Parts: sequence; C-alpha cells; structure tokens
Amino acid sequence: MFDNISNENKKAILHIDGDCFFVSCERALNPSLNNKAVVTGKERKIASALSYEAKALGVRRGMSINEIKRLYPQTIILDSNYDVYINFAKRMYEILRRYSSEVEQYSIDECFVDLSGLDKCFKLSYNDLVIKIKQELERELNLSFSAGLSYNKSLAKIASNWNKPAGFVNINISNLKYYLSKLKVENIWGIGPSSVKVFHRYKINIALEFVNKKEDFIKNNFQKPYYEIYQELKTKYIYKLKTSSKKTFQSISKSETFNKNSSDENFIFSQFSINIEKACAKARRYKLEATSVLFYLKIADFKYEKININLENHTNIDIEIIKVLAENFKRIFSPYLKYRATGITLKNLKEMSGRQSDIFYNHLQTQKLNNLYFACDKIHKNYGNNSIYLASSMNSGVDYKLMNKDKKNNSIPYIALVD
DNA sequence: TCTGGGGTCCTAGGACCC
DNA sequence: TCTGGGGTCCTAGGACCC
Repeated sequence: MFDNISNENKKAILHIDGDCFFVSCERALNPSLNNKAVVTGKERKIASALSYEAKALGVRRGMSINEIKRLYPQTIILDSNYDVYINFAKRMYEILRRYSSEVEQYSIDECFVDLSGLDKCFKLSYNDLVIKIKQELERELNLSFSAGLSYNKSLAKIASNWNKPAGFVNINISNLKYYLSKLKVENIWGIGPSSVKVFHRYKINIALEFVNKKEDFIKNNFQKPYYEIYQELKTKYIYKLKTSSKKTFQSISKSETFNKNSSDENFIFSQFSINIEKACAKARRYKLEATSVLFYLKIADFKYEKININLENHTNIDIEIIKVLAENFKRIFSPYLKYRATGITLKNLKEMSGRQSDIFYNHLQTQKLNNLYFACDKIHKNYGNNSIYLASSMNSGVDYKLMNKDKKNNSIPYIALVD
C-alpha cells in the first residue's frame, strides 16, 4: 500500500504548532491569565484565539465578542497584540534555525522544519532530537508547542495535531496504518467541506480508505491537489518546504464590515477610501505596486458585487486608486441595496523599480507624491495610523472617532490630506 | 460556527492567434 | 466567408488555509 522506499531514504519533516498561540503569548507576559477562560480578538469584535478553558466553556472561534460576554461572562477578553506575537514568533524561528536552515514559516505560529540527516549531526535519534527542540522552545519562550514528525508535510501536520496541546507524535511506516484508520477525511489538511462531499459520494470516509484506492482511480476522479495529498498520505514527498525568507505578496487586500448595514453613498465611498489607504500603506511598506485592483461590496445577503480594473500605471498611491474608484463607483454601487462591507484587493503586485510609465505620465508630480507619502508613512509609524488620513476617508468618521478615543494620546490633531 | 479578515493555488473557459 | 484544429495567455471564481 505504501511507498516501498526504505526509511533511510525518506525525509524527516517536523511540524511545530503553537498551542492557542496568541493566548499563550499573553499568558507568558501575564501569568495571572493562566487557568482562565481567555479570548483574544476584541478589536475585531470576534474571537480569534481561545484558551482551552474558553473552549471547554463552549466558546468557539469566530464567535462574536458580544455573544461571549452574554453567554460566558467569566471569559477574559483581550485586544490582539500583534507586535508581541510577532516578537515571540521571531524568537521561535531563531531557535529552530539553530538546528536546521530548512525552515518554512507557514504562519505566525506554525512551521515546518526539515530535519533529514540531522539525527547523525546531533548524534540523537529523530525522536530525541524533536524532544530536545521542543523542550528548548518551551523553556526559552515559556509557551507550549505541539510537534509532529513524519516523512512529509501532510503527515507531519496530522502528527502534530494528534495530541494537542503539548503533544509529540511520530508517524512512520510501523504505525501509519493505525493513524490513517482513525482519521476522518475532513480532518486531512487540504480537504475542506466541498470536497468532503465528493469523498463521501465515493464511500471514502476515513484516510485509510482514501489511500487504499487505486492510483488511477484518484487520478481520474479528483483534481490535482487531492492526488497530491493522496501521494503524501502514502508517504511520498510532494510538497516542498518553502524556505525562502523573503517576504512578498501576490495580492494585498483590506476590507471591513460596517457596524450597521448601509446604503449611504458617501459613507460607503469613505469606507473604500480607508481600505485603499491601508492597502497602499502596506504595499509601500513592502515596496510593491499594483497593476490591477479589485473593488468589492458585500451585500446584506452575503453576495458580492465586484469590479476589477487594470491600472494604466503601476501604483501604490492611494489617491490614484481612489480616483479610479470614483470613475467606476456607479458601476458597483446601487442606492437601492443595503451593504454590509467594502473591500479592495491590490493585485498582480510588482516590485517597485521606478516607474515604467507611458510618456504622458507626469514624473515631477510622481516624485512629489512619493516624498509626501514617505512623510505620511513616517507620521503613521510615530503617531499611530489614525493621526493623518485622506479627506475622502472622513465620512466614515464614526470609526475613526471611535478608534481615536481608545488611544492614550488623543491630542494628535486630525489632519485631512486634501487631493 | 449562519458568516471576520487576509492570504494562496487551481482550473475552466473565453479571447486571440496561426 | 466558410469554418477545422490547435496553441497560449488571461481571468473569474472556487476551494482551502490560518
């Protein structure tokens, strides 16, 4: 059933997963939160990370903060503190790189490490090596991690998930059949709700039934991603680790759901303006420029209205994109509908490398704009993101005023940057 | 989980060309 | 203009992940 290559020739892939990472970071800084029901995500009005105590109460990920307050008033609800989490994550990666240079930073609290051959370097069995790494992480960071070791990413992920929190599972040829026989297909990484239905139609309910199917059957009846998962579950190494440390994006999007559904044209335009400002600031931070942009409106019934515009010039300057929006706004907005959210996506991002513009483009103005935005980005960094913003974002005043109230230093004046 | 926000990859099908 | 076959490129939308 499984690949016949001997263990010797197989990779040793480790998956490390922080246990309710955000909450654990908060606890590392503030131990009085230990053993209590704790939730982060207050600022987004939904629960993003939950302690096991909160889960035990019945709190679920994505639940609204108001509902949690009502149903489980004993829960401690915190604002997310991303700077802190990123700092812990950096230290986590620093520790892992002491052991292997092949580290894939999959998300803020999750990564894959290629340990192949390192058992000999460290003169330890793979199991002992993982235990050593795990203990080092837990001791130095004061956080708990789950670890999984196997021949590839898919199996390592199954392994780390098996014994959460703080567990360690090694899935290998001798016990693989056991784990696959206990694993439902919906719990396989990469198989979501839509494809589960397809699997069930073929009477495949558990992972073992999946790998027992003939190769041709899977190839003919499933799409590429599922054939790849199939091969990984059979211990093949398909998904390479993405170890490049260079941070870049294919797209950048920003969206925000309104406090109340709205069909107010000015308000909605202003919400778009905020989305655009934020997305462009991020693009500038990563020295990227968009060549096309997608505007979308979420209608009250959760359907989308969207338009995609190819930009004449690559840009990460918000007022240029706002101009494009203004020209096309009527195509997307209808005063007869109620909307619940706006959003934009900067797409086909290219690295900034001077303007590749047409001969009509005004270079002097571009240079001035770049200087202006350099200054604005600096003000944001030093005085907070709401210290200066575009006049076109002003009609969303509700949100800005609310956000500013929370700031300790609210003496910073509002400056409206007028086009 | 009746629905928050930010991403990536895959594929069918249209546009266009020879 | 009729209309055969085949290729590439691009895009919208779906599915999945954290």
